Amino acid sequence: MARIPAPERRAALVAAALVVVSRRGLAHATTRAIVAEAGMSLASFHYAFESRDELIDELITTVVAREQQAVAPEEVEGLTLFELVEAGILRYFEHLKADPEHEQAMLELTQYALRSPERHPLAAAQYAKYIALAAQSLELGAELAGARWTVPVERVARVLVAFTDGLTLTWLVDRDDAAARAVAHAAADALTRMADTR
Amino acid sequence: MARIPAPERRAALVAAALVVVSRRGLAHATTRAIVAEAGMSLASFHYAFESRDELIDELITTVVAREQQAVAPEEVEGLTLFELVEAGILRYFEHLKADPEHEQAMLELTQYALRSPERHPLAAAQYAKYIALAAQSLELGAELAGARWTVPVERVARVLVAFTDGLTLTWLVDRDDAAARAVAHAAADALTRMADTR
DNA sequence: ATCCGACTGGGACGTTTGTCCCACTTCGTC
DNA sequence: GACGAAGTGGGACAAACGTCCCAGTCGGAT
Repeated sequence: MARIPAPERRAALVAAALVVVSRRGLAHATTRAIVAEAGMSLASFHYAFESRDELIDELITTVVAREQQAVAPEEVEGLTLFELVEAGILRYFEHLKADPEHEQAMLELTQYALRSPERHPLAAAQYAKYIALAAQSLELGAELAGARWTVPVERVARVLVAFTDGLTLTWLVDRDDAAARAVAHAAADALTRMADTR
Repeated sequence: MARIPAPERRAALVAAALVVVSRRGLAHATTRAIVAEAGMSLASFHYAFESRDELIDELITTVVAREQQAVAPEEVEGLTLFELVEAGILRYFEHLKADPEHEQAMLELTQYALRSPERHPLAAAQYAKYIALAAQSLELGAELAGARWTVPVERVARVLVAFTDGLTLTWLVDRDDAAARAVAHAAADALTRMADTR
């Protein structure tokens, strides 16, 4: 087997773990399953990581750090704030449809983190990141539309995150695209009313 | 040990399983943990149930069947539709705050059901129930406020379920009551706009 | 060329898991 | 009171789990 320095191996294992968690769920993400996905031996696992828990913790932080601007509005002028916000949410929805298992994995990781006090901060950080990204998009949107949020943006962002979470969860269950679009529409509607549309 | 007929034992085991899942999570709900909670021996478990999976499946269906009208509006006249809807969501929120672990358990059970094709219908049924309950409340609310939904109620109900789901998830992570109330407010706002307020 | 630390493979360990077995006890029926 | 079905207890099983050990190998500095 090729010799790979420990730090790279950590990254490879984290990547493999994400694949396994996405495909089969956190419960099936055993050390052996992860190692098989990464194509290495068990010894390499425990050479790179103290324990499985350490790997999962790093998986969470890594994946959160890598989180993209999925809801960002397009940089197009001439649209209303409502149109921009709705388009942003719908873009997130397309992202969800493209890789549902990834979002499901995120959900499972959050739940996992919520289950032990020492890991709760990981979940909190995950959501803080979501909120920060949402706030960024919302500010950009307001700027593009020439509007102004009448409520602190962070507050608006929290609501947006809650709405997209709800959209994710319900769509994962019923896979009803039309219903999801209705949620997106209603959410954009509610959010826009927190702004002063000039 | 007292002799209990198998059907009663099934019920007792389901109840014990719910306690264990709520308190420690689905992953820790082993046959032994459940049996200890119920105060019986392992043999009794497999006398009442074929397998652990059968128990979990029954737990899901039982708990869904038992699901209460948590979002129902109070039967008070003279309130606007918005006030009724917001009050209903806030009442759900109080319910969530009173027993967060129960809602967390529900979430975990949904995720579990989503992970295997043959169990997916259980999750779908769970959400169908949520939607039916929500629709009922929304119709009652419209009646009390003398309003009329301009969109099919079931569609409105789906949006409501998505919003409460999002509220649940985000509150479980950050325990931010003010943010949750803001979500409730925005959600009620969005929903009310799907009605004709007379 | 040697050597030392970094890395690897395979096998093993002790636990915990779900499930099962079997001898036993209780209860309702005759 | 005998009897069979229903229910119980404790111990056992194999499989899967996380973790560890150790003999070995590679590669870069000396």
